[in-house]
Amino acid sequence: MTQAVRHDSMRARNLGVVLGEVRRSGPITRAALAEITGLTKTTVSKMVGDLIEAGMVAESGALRDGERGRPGTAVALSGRRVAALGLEINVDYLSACVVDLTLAVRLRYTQAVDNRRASPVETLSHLEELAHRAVEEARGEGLSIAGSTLAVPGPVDGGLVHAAPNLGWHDVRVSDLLGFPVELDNEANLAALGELWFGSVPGDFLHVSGEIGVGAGLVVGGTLFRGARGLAGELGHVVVSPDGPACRCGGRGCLEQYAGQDALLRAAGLAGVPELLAHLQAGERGSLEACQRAGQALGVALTSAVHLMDPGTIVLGGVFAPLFPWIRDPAHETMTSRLGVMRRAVPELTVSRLGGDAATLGAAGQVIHRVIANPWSHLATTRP
Amino acid sequence: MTQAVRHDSMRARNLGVVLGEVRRSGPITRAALAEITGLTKTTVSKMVGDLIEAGMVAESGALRDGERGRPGTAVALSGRRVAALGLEINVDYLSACVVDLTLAVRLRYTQAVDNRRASPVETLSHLEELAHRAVEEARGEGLSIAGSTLAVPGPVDGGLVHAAPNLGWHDVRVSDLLGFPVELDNEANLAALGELWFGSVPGDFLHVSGEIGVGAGLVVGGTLFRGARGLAGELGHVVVSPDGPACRCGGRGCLEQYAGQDALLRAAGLAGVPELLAHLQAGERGSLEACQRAGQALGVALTSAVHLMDPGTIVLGGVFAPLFPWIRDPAHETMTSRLGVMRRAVPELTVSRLGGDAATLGAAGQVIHRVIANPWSHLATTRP
DNA sequence: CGATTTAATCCACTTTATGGACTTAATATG
DNA sequence: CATATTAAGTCCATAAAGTGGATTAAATCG
Repeated sequence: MTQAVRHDSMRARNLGVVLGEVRRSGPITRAALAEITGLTKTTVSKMVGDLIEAGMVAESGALRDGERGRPGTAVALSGRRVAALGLEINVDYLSACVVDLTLAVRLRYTQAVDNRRASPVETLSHLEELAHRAVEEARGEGLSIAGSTLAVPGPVDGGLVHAAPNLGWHDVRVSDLLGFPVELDNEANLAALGELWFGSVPGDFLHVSGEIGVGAGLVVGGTLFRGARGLAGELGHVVVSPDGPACRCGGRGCLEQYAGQDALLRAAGLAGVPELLAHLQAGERGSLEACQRAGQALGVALTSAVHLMDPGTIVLGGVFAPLFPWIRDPAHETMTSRLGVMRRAVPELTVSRLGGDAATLGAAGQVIHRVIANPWSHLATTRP
Repeated sequence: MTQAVRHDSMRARNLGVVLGEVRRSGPITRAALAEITGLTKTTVSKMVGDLIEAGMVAESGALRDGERGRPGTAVALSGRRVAALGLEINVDYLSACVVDLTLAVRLRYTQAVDNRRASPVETLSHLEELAHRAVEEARGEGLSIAGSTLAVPGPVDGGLVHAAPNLGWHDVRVSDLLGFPVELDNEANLAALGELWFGSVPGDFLHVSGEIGVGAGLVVGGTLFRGARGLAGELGHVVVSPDGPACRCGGRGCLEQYAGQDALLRAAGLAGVPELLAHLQAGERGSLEACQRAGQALGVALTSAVHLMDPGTIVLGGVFAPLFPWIRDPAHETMTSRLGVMRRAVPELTVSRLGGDAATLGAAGQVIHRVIANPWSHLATTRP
């Protein structure tokens, strides 16, 4: 239900609107903010004052909007004070990053750990160490951490990791194990949001993150689509061929069996992605054909996805990012031939600029976006 | 962007919250409304007064909330004044209905017309006639029509019907042809909303409307998912078998080629749905097998849909409604065997109670839901 | 240098919601 | 049966927040 608006929540909401517009429209004068938001100059001035006091925006010199008249003093987001911690647990590494309010990446840590062999408690204690180091260093730079989000490779329900098969986790309650409060979310979801906020994609796309599994996050109008239970986006188990090879999910002919990292390497007869890349660059026939077949399977699955979810563009990330030159064309041709008549335009297929960092960045970005949407609570905490 | 809140829009929003709660919680006292919404009794009383004056709610006798104390006077939505017009153009009929604020269906008209042979102008003039008759009769009952929505069998963009292949329409601008203002929307979308508001399904489901084409509308959290360009939900062209029979969309092995009305009748060797039903009831082997194969194909497509969109339940409507007894099991078995390991529970497969009326009802319901979400504008119009 | 234009602030005012006091209408209790 | 208790609904003075016009500030133009 939409909540009732009271005087304080009216102010909270309008603060969010103003701060959001500052983010969207870069350095901008108070007068222009008033114009855009529909609030009066008086109101905007008061709010900008409060936001400056809270260290969220800062004046950034004069700015001429028109030709004549007094120039305005522009205000912009300030990265001096507020920041967020993004964390990620994946199969073979842990990572953390600190991002400030302007979405500038201030700190970044990655640590190679084999989490398949470690218990959840061990992994989380490693992570906690990493997080504490990041928070300490951020404090040293004068940043205050507004919150943190943790990306895990599997579906999440509240503070519970329902299942992360590649980690060997089942029903792990993370909030109990980590020594400070974190939000939890699926790695594929956060990677999509990372792409939205740190990549150069517009606000409507399907982000495909090919790892050992193949996940996807759909962003529509700048918002992540999660489905009824938060389990949407399992592109890896879309049916490519109903009588294809059996999949660990219980089905047959899932995309993962054609274009998942393991399937791809098996088809190429190789042991790792670096080798595969080397073979591809050398023009080795078997590897090229393996990629082509994977690309075609991806094209079939994406055809179904486009019909069902109508994404604006499609961004390939994860392993598909380095393999993009060899996967793009077969996938795109498959989609074009299948989608042609129904749509004016087949969604563009692009490559992620972020690669493996997308989820960690998205995790931090989510906290920042919450702060920007609701600066009121962060104003209140710094007040007497 | 979220819009800034001002004093008048605060009131507008709170009016919507109060009216929405009246709808949700049936007959309810002012005191309980205040409790739920978080507004004060004073504020709620004033608003309820305004809503009564506008004819949107009415007092409905005493109601005891607790054991002791003064009993409250309950208020509930009133169907006396405000109503909406729902319209539908389909291949072989036109229909119209008038629904009041309580979502009670007050009037219903259906007219068999072969719209394939008629030009858009002819069809729309028939429709206009039908609509005028409905509006006149509604006026006679003291209803004032707050707006109307028209369901068309094809994708829609603003006031433009992009393409309705089964009608032979291309880029028809409906707002120019009909003599009064109507909203436009896709038939599959409105059928899903009809199921939401007039059926007995909870707020998360995928509504599959099997006609000659197979469409689907996804409702998550009581909101229709439309995708980036409003083209989401084309379940009929999800790939069931990548090398299957060619489809009119340019692809191969689309669901429509297995479970569309035409494909199904062809497989059974029959000419119409009534005959097919008769044969099924008689236990005729060919028809039973045709349905089983269609159900299995539907199960495959729905497997992909569930992985991608994570619907709560799945509701089968359109032709699939009468065929449900013969289609449900093969579809559900296919889904269960394929989805089993990944999900705690496979989405339930249920049947629509509404059948062919879903879209027309959804069209009227959409107008009503807009009124309930924003009663302010309807208050203002009746004021000096 | 004064006129004009635009930015930002100041201040009296309006709108809306609040919260406690009051009235009303039931049941519970002695 | 009279009185206490409880809860619903209304009244009214007050507070919070935004409005809009006046004012001051800082540029350009002629």
